[in-house]
Amino acid sequence: MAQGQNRSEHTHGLLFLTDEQLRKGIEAMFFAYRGFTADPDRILAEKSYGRAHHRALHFIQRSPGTTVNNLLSTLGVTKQSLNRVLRTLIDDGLVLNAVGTKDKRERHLSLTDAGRELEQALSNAQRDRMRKAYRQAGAEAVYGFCTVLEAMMDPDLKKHYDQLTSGETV
Amino acid sequence: MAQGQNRSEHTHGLLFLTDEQLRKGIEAMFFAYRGFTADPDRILAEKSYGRAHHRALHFIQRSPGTTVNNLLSTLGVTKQSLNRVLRTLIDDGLVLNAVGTKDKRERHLSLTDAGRELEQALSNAQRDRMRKAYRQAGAEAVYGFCTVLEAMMDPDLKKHYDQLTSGETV
DNA sequence: CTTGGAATGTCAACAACACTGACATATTAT
DNA sequence: ATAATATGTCAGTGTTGTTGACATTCCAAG
Repeated sequence: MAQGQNRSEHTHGLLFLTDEQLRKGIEAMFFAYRGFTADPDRILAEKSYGRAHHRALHFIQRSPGTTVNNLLSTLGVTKQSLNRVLRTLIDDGLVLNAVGTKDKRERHLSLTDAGRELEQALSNAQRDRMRKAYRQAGAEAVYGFCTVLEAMMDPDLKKHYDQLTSGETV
Repeated sequence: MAQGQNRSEHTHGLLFLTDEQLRKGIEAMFFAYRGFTADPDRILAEKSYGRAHHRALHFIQRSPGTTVNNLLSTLGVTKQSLNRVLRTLIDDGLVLNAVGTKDKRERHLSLTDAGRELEQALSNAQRDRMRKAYRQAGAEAVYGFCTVLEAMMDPDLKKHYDQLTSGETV
């Protein structure tokens, strides 16, 4: 059903793309992103946290011991914006803020048990939807999904993505 | 490169999905969405508009003559939130607000020439990136991309998406 | 014809989350 | 000593979302 006529349309190795097909992808991104965030958002609302808290928890869990500066460039926000979020997470005992041993200017961020618990709850909700979508779409579709998304990223952001998916500890 | 080991992994017809693969998709969505909105955002910032204005312009262009209520449920925001955005667009002469001929309670929304012009500029910027990503990823990847995104949508939102992609005039 | 409900618009208050600019404080590097 | 780095914080602002309340207009059912 989903633009099946497009599966093998090549013009001398170049894809033939109508504005209609591109617009469809744009709208798909819009509607899908809403679904993508819907489940975690419900959990966050209960605890009166927001999406920014989820993002911080996610990337701290992903790179335990990361510095504020590194998290900053991954999230792509200002330090003032991140600090507001981090402050509440630290005060609420979800995130640890440890002075660096080598460079004492740096602060190394990590999750507490409570932080891991919330991060897991949020991740599980998001993964459940992702798993269903993946299963429904099939293996080849999943491969294509990731490929297009990666091609859509800004080069600078893609570096962070690649860093996360390959080497675990930064 | 992109999780190539996953291309033909089936377990009695069911995809074998590790948490790692799911998390990769989640991060891909996060980073890709940033790229997805980056180009229009730059244009919007010049005119001191926001993403909400872009969304309104897009869906009005997509369904000319649509009512406020219909736009409301497509965008999934409150009428107060939409009204703030619509007001500026109408006042700035980008959107027309016509009282319904059949039912005079309804307002039918459409773009003026200036509105179409801005919408085109925003769309072109977004389509350029999408086109590059599509070409880079290839036809099969594009097919999979849309399939997974569609499977990720909330059923209610998917209705709006399907309505837009099939029947043009609502 | 009156009444209820639907569609719309608007006012006010508020919260989340982004921004800029400025300034303070350690700490490291030169 | 001085400059640069990493971090934190204060104050102000803007966009976009929310709730709640209220008015208007109009259609439809009794």
